Amino acid sequence: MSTGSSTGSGAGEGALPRRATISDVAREAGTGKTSISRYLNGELAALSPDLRARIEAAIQRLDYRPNQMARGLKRGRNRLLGLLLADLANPYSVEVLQGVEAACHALGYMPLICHAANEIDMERRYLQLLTTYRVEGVIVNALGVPESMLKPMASGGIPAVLVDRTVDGLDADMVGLDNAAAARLGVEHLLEHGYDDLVFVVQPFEQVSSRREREAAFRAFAQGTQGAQGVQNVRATTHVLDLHEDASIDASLAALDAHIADAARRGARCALFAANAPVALRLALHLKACFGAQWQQHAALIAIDDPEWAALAGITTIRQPTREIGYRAVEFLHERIEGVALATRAAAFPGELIVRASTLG
Amino acid sequence: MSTGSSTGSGAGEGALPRRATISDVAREAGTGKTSISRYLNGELAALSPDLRARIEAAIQRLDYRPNQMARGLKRGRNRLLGLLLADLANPYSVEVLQGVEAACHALGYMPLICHAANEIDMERRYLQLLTTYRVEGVIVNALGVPESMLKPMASGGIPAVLVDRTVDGLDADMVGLDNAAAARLGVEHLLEHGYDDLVFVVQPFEQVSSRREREAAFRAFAQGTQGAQGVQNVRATTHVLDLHEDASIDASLAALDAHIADAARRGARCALFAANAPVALRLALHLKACFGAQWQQHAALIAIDDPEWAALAGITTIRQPTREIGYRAVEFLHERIEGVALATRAAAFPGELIVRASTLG
DNA sequence: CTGTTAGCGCATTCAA
DNA sequence: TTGAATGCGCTAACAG
Repeated sequence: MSTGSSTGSGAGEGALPRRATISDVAREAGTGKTSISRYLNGELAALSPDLRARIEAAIQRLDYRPNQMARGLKRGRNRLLGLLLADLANPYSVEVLQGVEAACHALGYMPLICHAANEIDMERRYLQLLTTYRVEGVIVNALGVPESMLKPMASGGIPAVLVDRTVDGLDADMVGLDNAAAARLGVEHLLEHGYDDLVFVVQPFEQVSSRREREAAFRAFAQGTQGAQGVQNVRATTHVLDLHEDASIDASLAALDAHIADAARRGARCALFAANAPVALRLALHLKACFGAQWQQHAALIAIDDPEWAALAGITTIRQPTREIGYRAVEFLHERIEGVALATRAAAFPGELIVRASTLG
Repeated sequence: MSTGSSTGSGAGEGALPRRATISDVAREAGTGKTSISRYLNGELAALSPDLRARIEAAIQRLDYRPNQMARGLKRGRNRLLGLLLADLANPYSVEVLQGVEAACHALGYMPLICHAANEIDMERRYLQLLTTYRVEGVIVNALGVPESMLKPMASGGIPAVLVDRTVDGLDADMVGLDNAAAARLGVEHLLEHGYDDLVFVVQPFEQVSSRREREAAFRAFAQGTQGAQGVQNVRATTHVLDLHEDASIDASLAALDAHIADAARRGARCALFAANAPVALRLALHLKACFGAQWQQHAALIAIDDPEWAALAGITTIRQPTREIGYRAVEFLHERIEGVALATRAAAFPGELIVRASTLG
C-alpha cells in the first residue's frame, strides 16, 4: 500500500545493516567486554551500581542483542533442541509440538523444528543438519530405519528421545501412548455396544512400533474376550491401508467394502477401528462416498487420536494426551543433557475414550 | 524394551562425546585447516587429487561435520530463516509451512520455525529470539501490533516478508490470497444459487488485514450486485466471532441463531460465509449442535480455506494456493537477502472455488 | 597448489 | 570490582 519512507523509532541511526557487538557496547559504556559479558550472564553481584547503570544505558542505546551463535560456540551449548516430526499434517504432531514448545519455553530451550513430510530422505537429511547445528538433543517422531538416525546422533553423543515410535536398533528414552490400554478401551467399547465384526484399519505397520502394538493389542483383546461380555463369536480382522500409495489404496478400500457388505449379509454388526486420525479421515471420506451423508448408519467407526473434526463428524475416538507427551519428551531430554545417565526410560500415557454417534448405531 | 548395550557401526571409537573439529581433520589428513575448509566449500579445483583423497578419507574416518555455528559466525551468514506462525493448529499455517520448507530446501536455507500459538507475547519473544540467532530473514504471519516487530527486525537490518496479513507501520514484501477476488467468488456463488441473506462471519478483524479486506470485499460485492443476477434485495451483514474469547462467543452464536431463525421466518434463504477455516469449524460445530446431523438443511455455509475435513463435512470452500504462498515468500526473502533492493512488492494469489453440498441446499 | 595468520562475537581464565 | 588476554571452530586474506 504505502511506499513511503519510515525509519525506526527510538534512537534512529538510519538503517545501518550491522548489529552492535559486545565490543561496541563496551566502548559505548566506557568499559571492557568482560563486564558486559558479566552483566549479560546475570553476575550482577560483581558490578558496581554505577558501571551497571552505564552498561544498561549502552545496551539500550545500541539496541544490543548478544549473538547466540557466538555464545554457543564459546560455551559449547547453544540451547537448541532438534524436533523431528514425521508429518505435520497429522494433528497429532502439531499437538505434541505444542507440548514441546511449552516445555522448551520453561526450560530455556529453543526448538528447531524439522518436518520430514513423510519422506525418508528428508528425515535423514534433517538429522544430519541437526548434527551440523550442534543441537544439544533431539526429539524424534521418526518414520525411518534405524541406521538413518543411529549414525549421526549416537555417534555425535547427542541424546535422543523417541516419540510414539521406537527405532529398531536404538535404545533411547521413549514417550507415547499406552497402546495396549488404548486398543483395549476401544475394543471393549465396541463389544459393549454389540459389535461383533471388528476390523482394525492401519497403515503398513511392520516398521512403526505404535501401529504394531495397537494392532497386536486389538487382536489380543478382541479374540481374548470371546464369549465374555455376552458377545459370542466375535470376528477380528486387520486391514492394511497405505495412505501414501495411491496404487494400492483403492483395492484396499474395495476389499473393505466387500467385508462390510458381507457382514451386512450375515447380519453381523461391523465396526471399523482406525489406528490413527489420518486413517480415520480416509475411511470416513470413503464411507461417505459409498453411502452418502448417512454413512454412519452403515458402518461404525472408532479411532485412536481425536482431531478437531471428529466432533463435527460425530466419530468416537480415543484421545491421546498429546501435550503431555511432548512436554515429557523435553523433560527426558533435559535430564540427559544435564548429564543424568540413568537407564533408558519409557513413558506410556493412557488414552481417553470419547463416545460419539459413530459407535452408537 | 531392550536395555542392552549397542555401540555404533562403522569405526567405533566407543562414545566419546566430542565431535571432531576442522583441526582434527587437518591433523588426521596431515595438512592445514585451510585445505579442509576449501574442500568443504567445494573449491575442489584448488586441491591436488592426492590431498583431496586424504581429506575425504579423514573426514570419513572421523565422521566429521562442520559446525554451522562457527561457520556462520565467521562468514556473517548462517543460512537460517525465521518463520513465525500465528497458529499452527490452523491447517493454513501448516500448508504455508510446507511451501516454505520446499523453497528453503531448494535455496539452501534452514527454516527456524516459531509458533506464537495466538499469544502476542510469544510473538514478541520469538521475534527477539530470532534476532538473537541472527537469522538472515524472517517470514511473518503475525497477530500483533506493528511496534512488536518493527523494532527488532527493521532496526537489525533483517529483511522480512509478511504472509496473509500486513503490519501497520511496516512496509515489507507481502504475499497472500487475493482477498477481494476470493470474497467475490464466494458471493457470486451464493447469489447464483439463490441465497439472499448473506452473513459474513469473521474473527475480530480490525487488526488483521486479510480479514478486513475479505469483509470489505464481501460487503462491496454483496451489495453492489443488488438487482443483478436476478436476485432482488440481498441482505449482507457481518458477524464477529471471537474464537479466543469464551465469554463473548456464546452471545455471538446466539445472535447468529436469531438471525437464521428470523430469515427462516421471512422465507429468506440464509447463507453463512466463514472468513477462514477455524471460523468455519466453529460454525459447523455449532450448527450441528443446534440442528443435529442434518444441519446442512437449515443453513448454508461457505468458507475461505479448504481444510481436509471440509470434504468430509461437505462444505463449499475457496481454497488458497497455500504451498505457492509459502514458496513465494521465501523467494522474496531470498532476493532481499541477496541484496536486490527493489521497491516492496506484494503477491496476491487467486483462490479456487470448490463447490460441495453445503451451498446446494 | 598449499599453509600461516588473523579475526568473527563471546565467555573465561588470570592478574591487577 | 574490573580488564586484558586466550581460544571456541571456522573462513579469508595473504604469502610461499
